Amino acid sequence: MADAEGRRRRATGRVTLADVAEAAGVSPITVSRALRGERAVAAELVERVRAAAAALGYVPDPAARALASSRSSHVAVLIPKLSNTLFVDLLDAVQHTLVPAGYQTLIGVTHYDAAEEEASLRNVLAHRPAGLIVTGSERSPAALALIQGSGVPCVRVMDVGREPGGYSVGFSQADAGRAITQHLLDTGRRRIVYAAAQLDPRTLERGAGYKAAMQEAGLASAVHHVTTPEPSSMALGASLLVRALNEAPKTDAIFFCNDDLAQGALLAALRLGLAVPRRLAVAGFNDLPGSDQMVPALTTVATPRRAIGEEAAQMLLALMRGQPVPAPHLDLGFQVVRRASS
Amino acid sequence: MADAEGRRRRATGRVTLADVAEAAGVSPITVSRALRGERAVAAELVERVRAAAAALGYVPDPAARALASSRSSHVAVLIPKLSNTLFVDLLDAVQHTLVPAGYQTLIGVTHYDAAEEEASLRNVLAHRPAGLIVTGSERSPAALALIQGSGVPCVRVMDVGREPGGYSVGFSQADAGRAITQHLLDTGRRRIVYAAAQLDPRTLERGAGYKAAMQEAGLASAVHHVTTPEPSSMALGASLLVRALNEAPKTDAIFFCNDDLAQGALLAALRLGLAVPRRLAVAGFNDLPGSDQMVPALTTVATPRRAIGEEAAQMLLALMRGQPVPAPHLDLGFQVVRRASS
DNA sequence: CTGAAAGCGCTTACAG
DNA sequence: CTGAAAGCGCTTACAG
Repeated sequence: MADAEGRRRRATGRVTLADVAEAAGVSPITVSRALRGERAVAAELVERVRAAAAALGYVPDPAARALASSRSSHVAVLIPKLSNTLFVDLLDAVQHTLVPAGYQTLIGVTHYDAAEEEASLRNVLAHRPAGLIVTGSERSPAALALIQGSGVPCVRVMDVGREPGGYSVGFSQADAGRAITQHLLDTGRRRIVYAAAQLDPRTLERGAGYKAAMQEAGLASAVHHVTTPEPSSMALGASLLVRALNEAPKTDAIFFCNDDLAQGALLAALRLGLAVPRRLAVAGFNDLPGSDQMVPALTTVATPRRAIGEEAAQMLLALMRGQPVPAPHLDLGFQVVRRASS
Repeated sequence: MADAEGRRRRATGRVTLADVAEAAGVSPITVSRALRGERAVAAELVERVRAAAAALGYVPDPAARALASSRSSHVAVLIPKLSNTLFVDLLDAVQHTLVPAGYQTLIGVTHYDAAEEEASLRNVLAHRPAGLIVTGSERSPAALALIQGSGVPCVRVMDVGREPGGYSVGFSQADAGRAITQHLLDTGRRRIVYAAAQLDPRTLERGAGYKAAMQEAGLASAVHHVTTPEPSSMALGASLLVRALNEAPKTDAIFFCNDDLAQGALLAALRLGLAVPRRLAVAGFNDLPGSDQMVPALTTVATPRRAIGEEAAQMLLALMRGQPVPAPHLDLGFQVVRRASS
């Protein structure tokens, strides 16, 4: 079959590699190599192939490519939740650097659950992704085996890693928890409570940092946790505030594991007529949207989730291209942002 | 080549249809049909095939399936932004119903930009998705042509549609804008300002609803818009509040096109010592997280974005399976949520 | 540096 | 209701 211009067309109507090859007067394999920028193609041919591809409007078929190479142009990203701004920011940054490089993101939502992570992993791995980004270091043996067995390069995000042969981009959650607690100590607070929800591993690490700072300051006896496994929310922050003050009436500062809790607590303080920071200092974590607008503005820890997403994507890009990765474990740090609430 | 159990294995190590066929003692095509639940396979064979597939841990290869059928197991979702909770909720709901049905979501972020939408469309369409979900009805002729030319079933979300042959799930943005304005009128407000950012089509429709309500109330002369094309944020809400009061000092109510603006305005009012709702009533839109926690709690319009995502996904599922869609245009409505700010 | 052959793992017509 | 043949559009070794 031939169309008006005499080109051979398939039943699907798609312009294929073969069409480009014919137009450029070379073999399909040469087109494949030229377009992928593989070495060992004469510059003049590359030029001709590119021109022919552009003229025909050729778009490579990801499915055919995936089938032939047994590696798709997908990168799977496993995150706990989409309702948490933190992970959406991360995802956005990942997409921002991966899409221009020709990759498409596959999202797996794990809901902080090992079984769901496994199911999600099986699901995305079936698509034979070229790369994988997973959140945190907690993972079931089965999930670990799935990743290893797949041979798909994997970068871990959000915390710091050290294991040889692994790749990670993040920051020390414990150090950050310690730093914000230290800030509260530095401003004269002594009876500091750590209030946390969700209780995922990173939340617990922040709590460990808090505890370490308190102990170093000789305040081990004042260490007090107010926690709940429920998902984080502003409303929950309000109730954690009340709980903290009930359990430890002399509390003079609360460090919340996430800004939404802290924002909710700040608004609750407003309703209760509780003076912040005079009576009670409040600190949050992550510097989420709105924290700078609170009354008073919320002291928090700014976390580099966008940079984490970009760096993880870059690292994965190198791994997928078989390029060396000079620093397999990246610690991007954090920043204590002092505002009026402390 | 044969492994320990005498099965034939490919170079890739994957368990294939052929392996299952051999184990079940049928032809590959029968396995294919049995597993996809296609009619015209004897019940007994289906049983045998299922058992064999389960025993071997067979996972169909999406790439091979896509190549052979020229339709992938992807559903592409085009949304304006990931930084807007609204769209993330929508996306989450879509994934929630599509993933269990065996589809994976491909995200395209358009940044409210026609050219970016086109690029995004080209990008996702190259993956030959089985279905497509797009936001809103504004679309360049080129984008429209891409969708039509692809032959991929497409459902539009967020606003209401009517066009024959099309599919949509949403609610009337204009009616919602009119309803919340009417609520403010009903509570005695007269000098009501519409404050908006981003100025995407839906924001403009809400503004049209506001204007219609004002005109019907004989308050055409009081119609006042305070707008900016900048992206919506809490900080911007604070500055729109100030602008509104500067431009129209007698303003007694402001309807913000989105809750983040309204939340920012509420906090600014707190800082400025502006009494809400006594001096000024404030209303928002979308009922975003935190609106119920504000001081005072924010009056707003609850929008059914999760339901929209689920219904759109269900509709797409029917379309992709070639099943009839009884109601191609679904209006899911909205709800005025009266709280203390009005 | 370039190409002919084979194959990736499925499904789509076409038979029977 | 079941199957043998062909093909989807690429890339991977293997030659030269």
